[in-house]
Amino acid sequence: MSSPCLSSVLTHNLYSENCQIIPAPLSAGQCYKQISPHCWTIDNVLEWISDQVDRTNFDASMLSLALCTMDGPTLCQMNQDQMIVFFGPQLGSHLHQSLHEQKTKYGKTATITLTNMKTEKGEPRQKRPRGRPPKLTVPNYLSTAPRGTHLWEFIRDILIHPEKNQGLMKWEDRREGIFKFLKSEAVAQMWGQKKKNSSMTYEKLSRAMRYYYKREILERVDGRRLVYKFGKNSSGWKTEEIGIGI
DNA sequence: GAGGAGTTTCCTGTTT
DNA sequence: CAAACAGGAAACTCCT
Repeated sequence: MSSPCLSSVLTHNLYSENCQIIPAPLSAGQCYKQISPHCWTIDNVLEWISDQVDRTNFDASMLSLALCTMDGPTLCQMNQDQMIVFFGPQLGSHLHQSLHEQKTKYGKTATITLTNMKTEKGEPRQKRPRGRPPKLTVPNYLSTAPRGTHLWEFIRDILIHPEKNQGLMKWEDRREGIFKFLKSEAVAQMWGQKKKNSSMTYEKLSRAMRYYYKREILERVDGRRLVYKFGKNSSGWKTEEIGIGI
């Protein structure tokens, strides 16, 4: 089976707040290859994932941009298990191996883009190339989305990718958008990892969830613990929207 | 720098 | 009794 490029797949799966399809990021080449993974930007990470998807003929139709949007340092912190949770068993394992190779490459050899200069924290610092840097084409979804994915989108993306779900959450009523946390603390930890906040707990996450009631992103489900329902101001979870026939 | 959005943190009380 | 729910209040980060 041929594998569509990540950009087109992500475009297929992602919707903006008003349900319009988000344009695919423009390719900026394979800049990531000349940079240590620890120094990758979000765009570099997306380039790398896209490249690996193409290379392995992986069917990326279940990937979502929300789970791919992270910078190099965040990516480098993930272990194999976490990669599998994020990207599924097949791609997750491959990405973990590929990242390891890329890290090793920069661990052993000097590169044309890195110097031995260190920051105050002792991390390698990228040398700025001479001349005016090329204008970066920042995709709309990156420049307009405040601080990356919102919590409800993060939750939605776990739910619509069962292969990455690993029993963290489940649909109670797929058509109605009713879902349940199975491993509430584990989801909170993942959310905290995304926000670089190791002290995130379900108690704090649930407070943020309750704020969504007023904005009608979520609706109350009374009398059922750990159960929530998507509201009229949420999007991207309905079967019609994501092209799943049930 | 001001102000707003979206959380995050803490807390007290209530319900399951 | 523990865990989850509710929601006020203030702090915080990022963005315009």
